[in-house]
Amino acid sequence: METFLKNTVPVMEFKPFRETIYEYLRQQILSGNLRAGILFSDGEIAELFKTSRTPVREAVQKLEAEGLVERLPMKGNIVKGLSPVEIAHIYSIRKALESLAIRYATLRITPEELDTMKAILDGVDTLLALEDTDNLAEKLLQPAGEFNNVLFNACRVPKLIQMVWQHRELLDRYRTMRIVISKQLGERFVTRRRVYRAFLEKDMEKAVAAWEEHLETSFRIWLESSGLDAEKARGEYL
Amino acid sequence: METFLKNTVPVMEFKPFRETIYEYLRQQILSGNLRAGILFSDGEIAELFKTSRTPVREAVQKLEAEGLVERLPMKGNIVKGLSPVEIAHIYSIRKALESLAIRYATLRITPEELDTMKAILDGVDTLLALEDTDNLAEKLLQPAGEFNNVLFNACRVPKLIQMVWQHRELLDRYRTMRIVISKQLGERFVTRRRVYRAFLEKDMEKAVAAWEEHLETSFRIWLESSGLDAEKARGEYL
DNA sequence: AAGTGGTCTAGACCACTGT
DNA sequence: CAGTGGTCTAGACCACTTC
Repeated sequence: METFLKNTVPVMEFKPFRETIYEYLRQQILSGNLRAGILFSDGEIAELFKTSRTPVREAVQKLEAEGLVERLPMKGNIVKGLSPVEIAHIYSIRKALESLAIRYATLRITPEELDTMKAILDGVDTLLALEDTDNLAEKLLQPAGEFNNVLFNACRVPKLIQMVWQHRELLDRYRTMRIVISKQLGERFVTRRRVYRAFLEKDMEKAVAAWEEHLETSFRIWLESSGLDAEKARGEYL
Repeated sequence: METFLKNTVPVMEFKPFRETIYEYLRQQILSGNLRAGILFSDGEIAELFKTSRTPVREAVQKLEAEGLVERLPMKGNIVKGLSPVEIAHIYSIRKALESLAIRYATLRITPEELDTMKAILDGVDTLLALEDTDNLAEKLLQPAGEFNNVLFNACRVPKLIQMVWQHRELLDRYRTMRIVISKQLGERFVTRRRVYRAFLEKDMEKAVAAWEEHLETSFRIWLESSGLDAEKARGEYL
């Protein structure tokens, strides 16, 4: 019967244009390719994709809802920038959300997930032992991301996972953040090891404490890397 | 000069149809008029407003982003319901966000705002003294809302304020929540008085503690009002 | 006055549903 | 296989900006 093919071949999903456009713009912004302050119009993007403006509008509205783009009346769309004060606020919100995620994760993480974490941490150790300092930062970025993935997924609260990543993305796209990350290089995996150990011991408060210190350090380094302009944001982090 | 009128009369803002439609649907959902599980199609709403489907689509997409509506492929739009487990999760997220807001507010609330709070609390006291128990719940709803408004605004973190209200709305639309509120009648203003006093003393931890207890009580009452079906959500609240 | 942005309309087209 | 939902197109229209 000819239904065989139809049923076994993976469904060729039709991806709406707005999705493609959304992902493209989002990727451009998060990669830092489209920097904060850059203006673009719906028509411009529509032309780029050889489509009409409706799907572009919808993609941009979604980005607006996520806080990555601002729609200025009669000006166009602008890649949204964050003031130092807003960055401090986002750090605080991240602390609140990620602490909660870690509390859940302490209770719910599986032995398999703990093994994965250990594997990632050991991998990093051998990498560090090589003393091959050529773009070390780049090389550590991937295991750090994988670790975080396991970590936050372990909380088993879909809504919370989504909120956590959304707020991390708001900050990660900044050039300054890459400086912060490279300055925190070693420390980042010390923290992750502490979290891992706390998970082993099922010690919620220890895990949270490690993570909060990590965020605190990250904020402090960002503050120091950002010069006097950012000083007024110091008191905005709680 | 004829620019006088043009410059002094408030600008007659053109409100996009999608805004009107969005606000209408949102209000219908939050008021409980459109209950969870109800299906509706874009075309249906377009007809209701005598417009085309495009603005309706955009309004519905916004509601989807906020989690009030789900778009089921080839079925239509459905008013999204929350499982007991999801409700527990939202309570936890609320605790994280609202605690942070209260921490900020403790530091930043102005004497004027404290006066407003006191006025609201005193108003409630005289209301309670009357012992006029006719739909007392209804009458206390408004001052409670006003108090919360002052409270959360005092944190001065726009993003946080928006997140707090968004998550409160996710729960408030449920019928069960009204039962919870009426069962908590007296206790609600006891809590608010505690928060107010903590603000006077600039005691952050006391304010947070009061609020967290309040949320905890609210969750417990909801659990008890919701029968056996909700029991599995007990361990989901952190 | 010309140009651009923002919104909406009307309708085409295809995929999927259900009888 | 008719019906409905989901998406996109092409273009109209008006408000605002800019020259």
